[in-house]
Amino acid sequence: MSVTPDSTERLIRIGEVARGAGVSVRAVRYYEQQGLLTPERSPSGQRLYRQDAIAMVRFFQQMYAAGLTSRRITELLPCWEAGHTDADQRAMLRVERERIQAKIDELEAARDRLDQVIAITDTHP
Amino acid sequence: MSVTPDSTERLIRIGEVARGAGVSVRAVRYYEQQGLLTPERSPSGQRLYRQDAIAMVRFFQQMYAAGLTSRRITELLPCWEAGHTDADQRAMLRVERERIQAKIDELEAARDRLDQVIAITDTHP
DNA sequence: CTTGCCTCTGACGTCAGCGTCAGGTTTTAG
DNA sequence: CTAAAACCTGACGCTGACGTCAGAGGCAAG
Repeated sequence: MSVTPDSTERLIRIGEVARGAGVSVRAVRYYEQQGLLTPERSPSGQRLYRQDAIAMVRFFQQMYAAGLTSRRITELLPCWEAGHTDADQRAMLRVERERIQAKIDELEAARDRLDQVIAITDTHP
Repeated sequence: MSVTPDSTERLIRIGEVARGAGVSVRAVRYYEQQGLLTPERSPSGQRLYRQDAIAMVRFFQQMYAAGLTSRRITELLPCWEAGHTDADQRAMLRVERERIQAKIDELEAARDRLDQVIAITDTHP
């Protein structure tokens, strides 16, 4: 991340972004609506993305999977786009980190619970 | 779990179940609608639960938190209610267990990603 | 030129686990 | 006996990340 804008870079259209990241075209448009992506536009109005948009979308998916909302992701974007952060953003990073850790603990407890049941049902078929 | 129905047991009403498990009364009614709980009824129509309903609700919450749907939970209920299972149910248990494990791996990756950002933003304030 | 694929802008639909309000009955406390 | 608290049955609302459909324009190939 933190990619320097290169004016000679080959721009890609929305379909290539979607295929590259393994999401739908609709999803990519949605990310723009949420302020996560701000592509250029061709004279005819088509969206034009830089190559790294694919990596960004993959990253968004990872954060969504971790339970962050679009709003939270936009609030945290400056943290690795610009490398500049204020105290509020660093605090938010920690809060989200702890939320994720707590969720991991929950899931491990649930997994262990299922493992118990599996062990029992395997010995008492 | 696997509690033997005891006819001399003191039955409790929905509010006590909800408070005991830390959920809303609405949630407990919803669980019944989904087939997770089947309380008796008083002559006037009020729901009467056995004591272990509280533990059941806590368990439902744990499974919900792990990403299982109401339907899945109902399908798996016989596994520890009766202790009797067929091959399909044991297969489902494994599938859900693997889903949870995959989710844990995802979350750990996301957490590590945030940890990197935190480390960077802490050294470059 | 036209065929066929890609893209555009709205805008409504979905799903799951509840929240919430309405309007009425039941149980409990004083 | 009475008032408050708890319970009942519908039934609509909410949230978030998209799916999906409609109708129309854009673009390289033959």
